[in-house]
Amino acid sequence: MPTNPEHVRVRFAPSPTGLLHIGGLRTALTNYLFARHHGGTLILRIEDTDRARFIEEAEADILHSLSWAGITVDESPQRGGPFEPYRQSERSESYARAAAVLVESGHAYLAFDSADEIEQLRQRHRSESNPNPRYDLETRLEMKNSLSLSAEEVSVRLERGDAHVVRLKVEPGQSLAFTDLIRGDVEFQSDTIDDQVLVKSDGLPTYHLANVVDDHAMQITHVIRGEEWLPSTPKHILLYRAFGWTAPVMAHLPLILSPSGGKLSKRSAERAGIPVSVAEYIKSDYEPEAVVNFLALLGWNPGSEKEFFTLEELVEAFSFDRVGQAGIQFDLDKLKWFNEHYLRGKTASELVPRARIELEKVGIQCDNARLEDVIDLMRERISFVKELVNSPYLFADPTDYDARSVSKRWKEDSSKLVTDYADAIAELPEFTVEALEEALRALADENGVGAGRIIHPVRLAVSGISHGPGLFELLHVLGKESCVRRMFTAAEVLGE
RNA sequence: GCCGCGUUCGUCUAGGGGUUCAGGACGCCGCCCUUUCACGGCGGUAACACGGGUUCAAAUCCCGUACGCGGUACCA
Repeated sequence: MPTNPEHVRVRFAPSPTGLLHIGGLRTALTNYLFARHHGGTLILRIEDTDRARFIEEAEADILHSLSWAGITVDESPQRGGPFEPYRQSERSESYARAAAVLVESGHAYLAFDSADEIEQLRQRHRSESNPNPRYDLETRLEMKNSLSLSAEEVSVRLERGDAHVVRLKVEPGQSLAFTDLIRGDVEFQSDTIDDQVLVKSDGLPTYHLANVVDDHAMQITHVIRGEEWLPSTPKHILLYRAFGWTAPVMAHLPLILSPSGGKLSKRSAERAGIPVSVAEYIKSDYEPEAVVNFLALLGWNPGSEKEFFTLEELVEAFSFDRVGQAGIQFDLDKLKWFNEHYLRGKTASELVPRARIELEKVGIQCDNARLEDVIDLMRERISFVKELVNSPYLFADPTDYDARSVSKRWKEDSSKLVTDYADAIAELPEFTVEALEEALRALADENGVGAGRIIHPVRLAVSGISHGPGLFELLHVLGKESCVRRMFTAAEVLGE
């Protein structure tokens, strides 16, 4: 068992309540980079203590998302490890034991209040100046708990099997300070925090208890998580103190904001066209390298002007010194730019399987060799692999001709020039890019017109539109028969 | 409301008291390349929230205000 305090041990601890959020992947990535940078250990712990929100498929989605991004973990429910099990639902006894210790030592107490009674407490104290009354040292004596009830009453209730929770007994006047790796010194006063529920009435622990118990048991040295956890850190500090344990070093990452400001919620993200779950990025055909690179640069900068990083390079360069503290707006354009970059860096054969999936979705047939040619033709013109299907002319004869392009490019002599060119290339001994161009320029000379006078109508004839890859490369990929056929068809359809 | 955390171009950021009338990237605009559209190259646009201090000197340090964000659950 690793007991060397110098050995970095961090954990990514998602809750299986749905598809892994892009912000969750960022947290996982940061943990990964920090662990690998220090030659440490990354643990995946599934925090499934919320039965109401539990989703069966979520764990598989988390695993799939991490592996898609190239994030490997060392200890997990699947890989096992020295601190098994790695699912909190399987560690219930240790939380129950821990809670008993706290009650025993007076750091926690039992509370029998129903949801209704708590709601009444809130209503009782709610006012303009106190919109969210707490269950805390001010109010706990008004409630039914082992602090307000007699010992007899408590044991009667317990024997009767009354539902109850365990609450943290927060003592007044304590300073709860810690040094955050990203924010520096942070201090809270115990008077401002409530008697947090540690064990729910279903017997399962809340995040706060489970998290502290497990981080200690698993010898976690650094807790790296989102800033939304910053306000609950003092509660955790209180728990570490109550147990007599040393708290891990904390690092609270700035939150990812939606472009309109505010948390990147499902709604705000969708409005901005931003995928929220990693599954959507996978489905939308993002390059994982692009997402990783982009995510790493959210709130962190390498201190140089380098912007493209492989995972290995990120591991090498990562440091908390260069993590910012302010929330970061999600910039979809920048992500797209990264995606284009990584797309261009991939070979056609690498991209073929993914392209094929997209083609199949819309029922396009195409053999591999041809598909590779198409990818080479289009790679610099698309942002995502799936955009290949937006150019159907690459796979089939155009069914119509863009009206604006026709009026701009199809002149009175186009029909003749295009068919003449079709005749010329039909005769070509070698259907090469060079020969194709030579033939066209020769034809232009013969007719005393500029090459563009033929090039544009030909493009329109074979593709139905007026923009796209270099014409001769396009013709070459399309093949002789197809080109000739398309040109004659266009001449017939568009006429004079 | 209370508690906490923030605040440099539209966005991500560099910058840690003088060498910065603030550098890079995305976006946007223009030019070049060019048969189109892209790619690429070049150039341009645009920021230290505000007010007080401290100091010879502040984007940089301190305080306050404003604004933003997070938390304020038997959710994580």
